[in-house]
Amino acid sequence: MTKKQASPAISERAQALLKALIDRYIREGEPVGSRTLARDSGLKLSPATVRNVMADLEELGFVKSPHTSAGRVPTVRGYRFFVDSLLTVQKLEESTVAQLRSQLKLEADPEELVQSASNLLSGITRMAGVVTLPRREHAALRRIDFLPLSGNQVLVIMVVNEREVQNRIIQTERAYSASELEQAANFLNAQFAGKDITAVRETLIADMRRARDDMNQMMSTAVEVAGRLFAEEQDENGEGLVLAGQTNLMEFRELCDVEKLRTLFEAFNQKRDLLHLLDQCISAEGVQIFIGEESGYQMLDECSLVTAPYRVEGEVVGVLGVIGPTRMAYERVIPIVDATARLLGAALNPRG
Amino acid sequence: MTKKQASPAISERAQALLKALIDRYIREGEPVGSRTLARDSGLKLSPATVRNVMADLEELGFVKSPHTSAGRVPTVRGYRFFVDSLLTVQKLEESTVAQLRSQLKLEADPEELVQSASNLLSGITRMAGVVTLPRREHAALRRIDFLPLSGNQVLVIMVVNEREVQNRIIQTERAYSASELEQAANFLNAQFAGKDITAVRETLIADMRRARDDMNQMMSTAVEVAGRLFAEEQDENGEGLVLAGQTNLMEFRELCDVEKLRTLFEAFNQKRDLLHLLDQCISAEGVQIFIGEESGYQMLDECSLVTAPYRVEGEVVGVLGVIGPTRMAYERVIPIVDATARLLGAALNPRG
DNA sequence: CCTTAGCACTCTACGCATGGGAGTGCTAAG
DNA sequence: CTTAGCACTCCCATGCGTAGAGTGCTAAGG
Repeated sequence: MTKKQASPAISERAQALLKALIDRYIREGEPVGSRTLARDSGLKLSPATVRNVMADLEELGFVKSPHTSAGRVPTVRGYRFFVDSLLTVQKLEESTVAQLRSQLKLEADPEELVQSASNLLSGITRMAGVVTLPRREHAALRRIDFLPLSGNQVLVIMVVNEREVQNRIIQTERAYSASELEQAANFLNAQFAGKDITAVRETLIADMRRARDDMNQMMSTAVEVAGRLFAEEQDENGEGLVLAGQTNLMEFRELCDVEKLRTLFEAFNQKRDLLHLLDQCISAEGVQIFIGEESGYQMLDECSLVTAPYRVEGEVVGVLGVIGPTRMAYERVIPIVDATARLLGAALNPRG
Repeated sequence: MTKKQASPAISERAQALLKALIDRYIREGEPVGSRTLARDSGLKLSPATVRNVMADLEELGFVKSPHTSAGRVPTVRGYRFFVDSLLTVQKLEESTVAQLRSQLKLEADPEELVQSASNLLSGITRMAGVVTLPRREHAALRRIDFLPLSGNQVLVIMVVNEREVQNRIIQTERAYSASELEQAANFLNAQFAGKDITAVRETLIADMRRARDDMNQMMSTAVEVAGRLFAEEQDENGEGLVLAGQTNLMEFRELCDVEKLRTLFEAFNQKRDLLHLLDQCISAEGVQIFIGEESGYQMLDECSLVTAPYRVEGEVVGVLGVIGPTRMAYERVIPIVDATARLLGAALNPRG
């Protein structure tokens, strides 16, 4: 009540017409005129009346005409109002749910799961799917191993959260022997196995400061090597995001301009910006929608993004969503994104 | 001498004109007419004479005109003859070599190296780069570890070739305890560390058969688990291929048709077919070129593929290349692909 | 016999005008 | 407030005419 008066004075009838217009436009993709709308809306109104209403809606910025004598198309603002207030979300068909459930096989490792979730999203919606890799703030270290390589390099293998393996090659100040590294690994495993990874990092950093002078060789090795690994762990400036079905977007009339496609696909390749955008959704409770320019990223100019965070054990660990043209069937896409988020969360649950 | 008479009777002059035509067409991208060609070729010929020669070349299938009164463009056959017999490969500029050398930093792990090689190829040629992951027939097993998961699953971590980490979750017949798995791993590490991975596989399969009846528990575990891992190792039906710069292809006039782009990008997403195609090049000695339909894959209809295998310690372990429009500057691309293959091979050398 | 000039012919691309169709805004009447 | 009527605007498909480029052919010249 306090907040929803935002849109100034838009009558029931105008809303109904706006909804009819957007529904129609989403289906057909062409500007819709007063005659069509009068027939379509169900309301018993003449085209002339509809025209009057349209003039109002245009003034308010909900619709616009591409040129003097075309019908009206929704503006971003129109879509916004539509998804916020007018939309009646469809229930998912049984077959869709079944498809989702069956394709998200429980026994896969996280990366595979995320991959198939992305495929599913793109397959079912016929648009582009996007899923961030799960990133748990509270990740339990299960095992860490070091292997010496040539040239002062060390191969670090870390198992977290029961089933995620991370490995990295790091450059060290000096060469370490296999036994030194083994000792270090044993120490870390004994000390920290099962502990939260951020806690481990903090402990190690603290130790590092404290131990400057009287540090035995083993601790020094462990701290240096593991500390560096954790440091690198932080900045995921690239991967961490699985896309699928980008080519589906080429099907849409409104995106068929090569220039648009180019910027869009370049954005997909970068991943950076997309990841940032998705990170913003991680705090939202449920499904969130960015329409066209709302995202702030102009690469998604004529696109919308429908996202939902997904949870493991109640904790939000990632975001998934669908990218498609602004003119998309929101009432169908929203429940799909929502359901997929739930199912992916469930599938990632370590209880297996 | 025995083989090169293949093309029936094509005079020196005709060859010179064909070369001039293709050079020009590659530069300008438009059908080239007799007047232009007469000026361009360096030969002192009138347009009329050139027209006569063109008629011959057209009869032989080296060129064709898009319509009655346009100039001529090369056919696939024309390109083929061009790259086989007419091409004078440019030497690489110093700056390009420097760029290649500096970007392929030696300390990276193989996956990163392959990624940056692909980026380099696409960046320098302004087309799409593609690199297969190195796959050594003779890969030394360095270490193997098993970790029990819930639900009869086992996490297998394997280090091969000093610095490549592979991990996989496998489903087992029954649950194994941590200590069982540790024993199995210890056994395998003791027995097989440093051994060639195919040899390990064969030994294990043999053992499996022989030991059916009097097999102690440990061996059984090891054989089952590791055997399954190696089995899955075989079919890389998907990944194993790193692409870069696909969007560069949108720049080219001849590919700017959305339908073409769609099939092309779908092919990129599949990766399967592309991988097969590249696998065929692995046996070639040096640079190999597929022009248009020659590849046998129609997705590369108006594209060419320039590839070269790369070696580690004398053994061919992968293929890299460039995908671009048929109308590409072969004399520039070929040495780039060649050099990149050499440098990538060198960078992958385990001597670090 | 090969080369060249000349010429008629063909095809594309472009600019321009034309007409139909769709849809609007406005006005005046119900 | 709603509606019918009407003039107006704009897009778009179509057709036409022209300019330009380039060819093939023929006949003359080396």
